[in-house]
Amino acid sequence: MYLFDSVTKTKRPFIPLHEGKVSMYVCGPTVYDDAHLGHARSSVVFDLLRRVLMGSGYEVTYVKNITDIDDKILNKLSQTGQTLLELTSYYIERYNTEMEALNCLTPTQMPKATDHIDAMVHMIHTLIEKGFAYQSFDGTVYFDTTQDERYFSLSHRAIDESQTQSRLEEEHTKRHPNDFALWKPAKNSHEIAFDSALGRGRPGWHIECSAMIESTFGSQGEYAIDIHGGGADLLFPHHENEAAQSRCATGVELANFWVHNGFVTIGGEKMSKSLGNSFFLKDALEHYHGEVLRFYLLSTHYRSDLHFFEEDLLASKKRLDRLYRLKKRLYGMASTALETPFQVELLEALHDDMNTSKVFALIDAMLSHANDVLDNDPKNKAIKTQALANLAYIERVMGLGSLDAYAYFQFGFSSQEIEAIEALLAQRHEAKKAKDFATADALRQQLIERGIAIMDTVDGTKWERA
RNA sequence: GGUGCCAUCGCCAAGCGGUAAGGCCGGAGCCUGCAAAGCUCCUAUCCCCGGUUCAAAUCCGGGUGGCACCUCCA
Repeated sequence: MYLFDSVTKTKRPFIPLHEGKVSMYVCGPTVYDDAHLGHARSSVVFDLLRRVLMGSGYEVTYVKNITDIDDKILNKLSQTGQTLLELTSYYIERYNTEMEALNCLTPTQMPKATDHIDAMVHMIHTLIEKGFAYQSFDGTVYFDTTQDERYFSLSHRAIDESQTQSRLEEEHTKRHPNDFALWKPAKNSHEIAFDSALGRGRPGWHIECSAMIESTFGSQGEYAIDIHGGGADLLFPHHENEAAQSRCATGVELANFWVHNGFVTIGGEKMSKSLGNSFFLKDALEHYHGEVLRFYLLSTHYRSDLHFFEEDLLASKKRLDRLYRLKKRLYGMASTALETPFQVELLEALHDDMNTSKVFALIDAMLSHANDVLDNDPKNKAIKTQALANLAYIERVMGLGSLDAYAYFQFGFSSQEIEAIEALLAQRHEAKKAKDFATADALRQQLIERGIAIMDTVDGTKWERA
């Protein structure tokens, strides 16, 4: 597989550190608010990478951290009056539920920052001992960026002296403007803080990843882990700082591959009304099935920015619908693990730095072909078996098409509504039998107005949510 | 201001030196009581100007226009 690495800024062949195994660490959410489409994209992108690696025969350990202590969380707490655990566990649960709706596999582990304070403190001590960190007069421990000769090797940033100079004056507790906090002293006794040999306080943001990666994966060999992922906004300073801390504390580079996904932006002037003028995942999920969102988030190459337009989301929905229609067409048949050229091509496209656009083109072609053959030869067993195996493969590797085909098309309807729909359908059936097409068409019109599309087939009338 | 990314059909989007994938929308047809679904067919020379090359959307230089990071951020 070829993967783009942010350090070398090239696509290069992915070779795992340990044969047959892949270690992945992805920066997860800070749990103080609902997840938005950006979080969703990151989750989906790295879930896909994980699935591709699994599909390539690797045993993947996929770790995603939870930042459950930081300024924003403390801020929120002061507003809500909740305890730290009440707040964070609420958002962690919501996050997990929403990611599940996007068909993201549950991470192998989801370590929380507050469970690893000791490991962080330990690493900070090591950094101080090795001369890579210092404690300022106010108790803050800073990482000394001037001591790390490879600082900026990830973000490829150049230091602008004139600009850094001005900032230095404001933050006079640190020696160099690029230095960042490893440990922040508690401001008062009410603030949530942890007692440690560094004083009462809490860790800086970046140290949690370095410490948790070390305690989860160890730090031997040339790199601690195979792949470190996250949004492109984390490249600097978060990942740069993580990389610096880890290499200085352990003597081992953090990751062989640094993978970053692009942003989700709201393009154009107006936001989508039906999504409630926001792009929170929970709102999107009310109107669209999670798989539709997953499809949409994957329709643009993961490193490009994705400008959110509901119109485009709709196009993704239509494309996914087509996949489910074939699945519905094959309903009731048992799937077999048949290998097909289609699957090989699909994996090949994914091996090219996850060329999902190409994947979708391949899927469309596969669907057309299967439908075409079935149109002319409805009993063609070979094509059915093949198509079914292909759909199963898409489900496994892409995380798409996992639902019951009928359930997918009834998304968003309550059982009462479904009953009502079927009653109307029965009436229409009677009208049609009596050749009363005017009544039949009027009933159909009623259904269309309720957002339902119907289709008459040899197996009776089918309906779908439009 | 510094650094970096991008610019392909009405819209979304592949392409990574060899003569423009795919989807949405639109049009024509088959099927249908009519539809829907499905299938078939049709629609671009790649922001502009130079250059390199037998050959460029693809490489180089210069414009123009977007965007991102430099502060919390997926």
